[in-house]
Amino acid sequence: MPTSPFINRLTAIAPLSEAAQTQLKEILTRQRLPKSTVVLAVGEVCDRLYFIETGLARAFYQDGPEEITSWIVGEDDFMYSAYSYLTQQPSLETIELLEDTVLISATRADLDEFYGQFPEGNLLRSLLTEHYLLQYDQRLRGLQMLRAKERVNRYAREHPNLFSRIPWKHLATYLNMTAETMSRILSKKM
Amino acid sequence: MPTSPFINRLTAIAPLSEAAQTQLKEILTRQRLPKSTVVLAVGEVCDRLYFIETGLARAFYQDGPEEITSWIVGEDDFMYSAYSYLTQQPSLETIELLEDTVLISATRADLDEFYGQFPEGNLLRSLLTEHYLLQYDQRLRGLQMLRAKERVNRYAREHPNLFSRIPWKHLATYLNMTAETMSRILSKKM
DNA sequence: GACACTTCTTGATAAATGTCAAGTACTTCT
DNA sequence: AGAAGTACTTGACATTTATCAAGAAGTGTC
Repeated sequence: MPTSPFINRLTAIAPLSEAAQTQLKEILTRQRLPKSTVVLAVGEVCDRLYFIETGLARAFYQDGPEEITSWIVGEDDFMYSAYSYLTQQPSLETIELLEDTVLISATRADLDEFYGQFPEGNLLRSLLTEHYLLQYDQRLRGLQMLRAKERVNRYAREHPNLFSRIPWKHLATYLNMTAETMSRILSKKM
Repeated sequence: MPTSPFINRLTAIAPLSEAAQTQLKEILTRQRLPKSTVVLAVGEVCDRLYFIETGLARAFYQDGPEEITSWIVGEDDFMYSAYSYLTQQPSLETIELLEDTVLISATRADLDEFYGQFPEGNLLRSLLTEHYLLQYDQRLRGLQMLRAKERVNRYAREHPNLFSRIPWKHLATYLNMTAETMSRILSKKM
């Protein structure tokens, strides 16, 4: 039986025993979903941890008529609405797919049970959260220390693969600027 | 024997058995330190988790001649340099005390051992990271969705206790604006 | 292939915020 | 108390970035 990419990625974060891997496989769901699918809507509770096998997704807040992208995730990475998943409160953000995507997911209930069942499970839970935390930390530092142009350049440098696939208007709000500003930066007029 | 405020706060996050509490007490250090003490310097590895019993602390990045405050913590809360603590790489930020402070801390090595030793330890580790993550999440949302004035007003509303004690020039950079902008907002000239 | 729709570009202008500079009020230190 | 440093205020001006508007280019659909 082939190992799931989800599990491969997890074992790169924390080693998992054979028994744990087998158990984990039981609780995973794999779906092929088309572009524009809304995976999580505002008001729903995020009760799943998602993993993108192939494809692209983003989370965004609706701010009046504006959509403000809060998170972007490509293949081989995890995604959830942190606030809603961790607190089990209704989500303030929407998660939608930006490409046809193969999504692997597990419910929070199943994962919590799994975490408690294996000693390495709890460690995994911690490491996953820490993985997310480090991304927030870096992102916040970027917003505090860099100008719009530098934020764009850094993103392009660090995520060359995603950069070309994300509609710029979404990347713009993710990097805390308007689509017009981003367009001017990229056409070297700023 | 009186319970440490550190442990009180932890048990509010995750229940700890008597045995775990006793063990935890063994690894805690309590220090009374004067204002302006540098708790963690740039280049050092953050190998302790801190807890502020009384007092006030901040973390900041040096950006040329500018200091950019990245985190502010008052009594009854935890603090570390997330990047350095989690990756054990040299810290890019400084942690300093803004008031005379009673600091409780434990080394990462001792904590990791503690986490592994008790089933609730690992859960605690996760919950602590999640606690931090939720703060990052909220802060990032504030930066993305609010204007300078609204960020100040929200901070004043949500942290009335800290607000009056933090030198405004530090709070300003924490909220991603200059000291002058903050001054004008607070004197109602904006 | 033509239509509709969305994304991107570009320009003119405005608003928010930053920079520089000078002065005042507070603290802290001795 | 006086000196020295630090925090805050205020004004004039600069810069960055946003807003509004219109059009061009690209994409998906039937």
